Amino acid sequence: MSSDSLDKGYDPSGIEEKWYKYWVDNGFFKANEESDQKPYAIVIPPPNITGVLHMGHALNNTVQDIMCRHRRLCGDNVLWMPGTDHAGIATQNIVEKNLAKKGVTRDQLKREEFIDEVWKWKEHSGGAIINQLKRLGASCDWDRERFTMDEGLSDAVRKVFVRLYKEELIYQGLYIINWCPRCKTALSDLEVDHEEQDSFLYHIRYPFESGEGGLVVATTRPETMFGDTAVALNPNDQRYQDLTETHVCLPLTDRKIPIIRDDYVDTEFGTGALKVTPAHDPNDFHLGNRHNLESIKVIDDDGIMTDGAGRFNGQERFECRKQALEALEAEGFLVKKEPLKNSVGHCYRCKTVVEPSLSKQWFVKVGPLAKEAADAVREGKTRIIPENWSKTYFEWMDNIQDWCISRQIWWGHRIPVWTCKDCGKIMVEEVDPTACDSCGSKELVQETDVLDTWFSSALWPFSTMGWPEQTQLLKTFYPTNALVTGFDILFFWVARMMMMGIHFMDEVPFKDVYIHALVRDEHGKKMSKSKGNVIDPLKVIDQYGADAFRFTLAAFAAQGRDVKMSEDRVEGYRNFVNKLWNAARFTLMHLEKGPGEMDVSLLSLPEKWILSRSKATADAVHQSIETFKFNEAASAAYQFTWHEFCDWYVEAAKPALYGKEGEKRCRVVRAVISEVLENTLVMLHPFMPFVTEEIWEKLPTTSGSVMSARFPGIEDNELLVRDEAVEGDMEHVFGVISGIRNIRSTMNIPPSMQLGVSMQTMDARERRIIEENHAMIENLARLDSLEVTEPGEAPPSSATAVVNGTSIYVSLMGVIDFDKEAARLDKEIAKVTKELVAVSKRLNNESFLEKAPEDVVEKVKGIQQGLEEKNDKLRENLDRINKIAG
RNA sequence: GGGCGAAUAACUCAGUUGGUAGAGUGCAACCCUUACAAGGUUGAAGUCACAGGUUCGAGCCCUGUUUCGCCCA
Repeated sequence: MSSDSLDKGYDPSGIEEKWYKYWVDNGFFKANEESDQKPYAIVIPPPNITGVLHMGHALNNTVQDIMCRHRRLCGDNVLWMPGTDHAGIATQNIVEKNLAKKGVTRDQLKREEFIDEVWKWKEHSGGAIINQLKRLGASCDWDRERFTMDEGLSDAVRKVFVRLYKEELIYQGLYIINWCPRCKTALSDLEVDHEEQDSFLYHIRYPFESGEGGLVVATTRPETMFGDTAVALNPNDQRYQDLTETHVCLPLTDRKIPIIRDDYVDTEFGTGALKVTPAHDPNDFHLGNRHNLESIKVIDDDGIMTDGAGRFNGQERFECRKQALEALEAEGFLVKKEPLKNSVGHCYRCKTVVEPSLSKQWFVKVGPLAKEAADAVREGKTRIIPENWSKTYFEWMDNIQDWCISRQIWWGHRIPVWTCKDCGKIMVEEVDPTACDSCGSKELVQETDVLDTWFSSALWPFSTMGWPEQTQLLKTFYPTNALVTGFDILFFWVARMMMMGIHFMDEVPFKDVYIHALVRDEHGKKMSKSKGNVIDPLKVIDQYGADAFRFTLAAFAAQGRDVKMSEDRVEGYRNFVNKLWNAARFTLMHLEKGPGEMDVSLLSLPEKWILSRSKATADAVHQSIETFKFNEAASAAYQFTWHEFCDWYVEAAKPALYGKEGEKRCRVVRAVISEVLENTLVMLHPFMPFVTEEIWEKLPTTSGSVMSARFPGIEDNELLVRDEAVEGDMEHVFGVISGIRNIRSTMNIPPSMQLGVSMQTMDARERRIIEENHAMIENLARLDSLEVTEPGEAPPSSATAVVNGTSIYVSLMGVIDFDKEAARLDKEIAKVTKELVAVSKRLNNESFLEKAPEDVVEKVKGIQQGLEEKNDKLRENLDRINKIAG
């Protein structure tokens, strides 16, 4: 496709796939562990193999891709390690559901057969998200893609388990844990979502042994009463000070339970009498331990009442609640029922109400690990960005509970613990043992539980790089440079990676943790299927292109603030992509006349200016990406591209490009415009990889991929130098042109009408600038004549603007509307007067003159002088107009 | 109950050691000027949530209040 047939509008379809394939095929995403180049590594937060790309993933991976692509452009050896996690419970749920459609339960299959089914599912439909990440443009090193159930990662899991066990940091114990009766597994505390919900607080009378009176307990969960083994009172509670009874009868049963006293009881809540159910409530469990109470499990693993519930045996737990309440009411034990909002735990995978339950499980003793992990952040070995999150991190680390790691499911890393059937010896081994190392028996039984998925993801930064082998990859890339994630998995994942990384690698897993916000809908509401406000990233990409979508995410990703996404916003940035495309189209059109030729002596102000701005912008973009300020980087690039390069420079360059300034100037300007366009493409590439590559290829001045280019400004380039004097001069030219345009617009002068303008200034610099750039001013303000003089008589029948020290007179012989011009000047004067009042107020304040720093005072004085001059000139002109009109 | 964050133009948001408020979208007017109407030019629009305080000076720092959101218990 030749450049003159470049389409008028940018259409991303087809182009994105083409370049993605090109990059992959040519190894542009590959890291090199043997290289001496500066390494830069990021490990991806592994999405679930069950997952599909949502807005959160899109933001997360766009940010990582921006960082990685930027670093490659800086010449670093970048490793972006991709992969997925096996998502034990979620995956098992899906496969079970699929089996259920065929009328098969997992228990009808053998464990091995079931796991085969899961692998089959994984091969067939798992990991769809990986291809979706590719649509987004993610430049991961796909050849290194890992999965938490891979052989290598499984070895790492085993080694870690065995070592922690031998260090007594893993133990098995009978504790109260969170049980999901639907998934039929234990959950860690973190895997329980607490939701506020409307419930009732039931007041139930437990009669005294003697038969007279009784204690009224208050509970939201009457069905657990069958597991009560005491009623607790606060020893300081005046209401029960004189109570001599020692036992109460448990209604609906024939059991008697003791009355105990413990400070834990909250005298404010309910009646101050607390029913104690050690087997079904975490607080009661600890209370029970202190008082040596019996624990009676009355709800089984399916959420069904056990025979401990007497006649309610076999009922589902919530049905039992209903039935028990009816019975209590019928028998006169239910004293009252009041509405109450309370927080109820739900399984984070299936939303079933979690049952706290006494159970034998495996735990990690996290205290010592957490301390090191917290210290690493305190000592600055790892930075959390934005810094505020470190407080949340410390809060959790300092109050951490042991981590329940065993799950009663089949899909996952099976716990490497064997018990000898003959002698009861327990073996914890990296390699499956064949015989008991104590009695030699071959009758060994392996623990049936698997490990929490997060146990394996905790090892991700080093297990993916080949640990426990001492690989070259680890040597080159560990610790990684940055981890990019949402705050929702700060505890689940980041904290645990910190613990494991420090413990097993003796080094933090990453130097920076960048926490980004959530993506919400345009009104700031969390996206959810039930609300119907979910925007599918893939549909957005289909409609607007990945580049526009990525740029939108980046532009709104301000630190510490949620990203509010709406298609309108993406459309706005789609227009930006198109703008860039057309700037390139324009440039290409001119490059067809032949390549540019640089000659520094022939550069005029706009060329020097755009080169200076190009350098300033590149620096700003670079700096902002390095400091995780993606919105600032995006807006600096946007502002420059659209409003400096396209709006001003391209327009200013047209006469030269169309040959009106001679062949030499034409060549020089071609050289400048292609240089600036190239720089712009490179600095935009991290945000918009596809369109920048497409344009890069079309440019006759470039070769290879934009991915092999160097970020502008990081290598010496005599053309790319910031020159603030040049920028100041150009500002004056802009002011003059805008002043004339304003007059044209407010006086309703058609654009086709050429104007005559004279300018007067005493300022030699301003005069020089105008004279040197008169052609540009004439062109951009559409003038047929422009003269610059010393201040003198104002031309008659003209409208006036004042810019810095320059008075501009737009000659409007015969067309001037004096009323309109007077109104226009009035407005200008009002504006200036308002500013002048504010400035003068400050300068008339003696304390200000005395106490403010000198440079500030000088600056304000300068402003005042400028405003006064402007004011005077405007008034003079207003008088003149009034005189002529009057 | 503990913690974190937000409140700035009609909307969505920026705002770097305090020096007197900006952008995008939207809105209004004009314009098919040979890169782009997915465009150009010009313009209107703000008691920076409220109340105190520190300071010559506060959107920014301090204290309190209100409203909203999130996390933990």
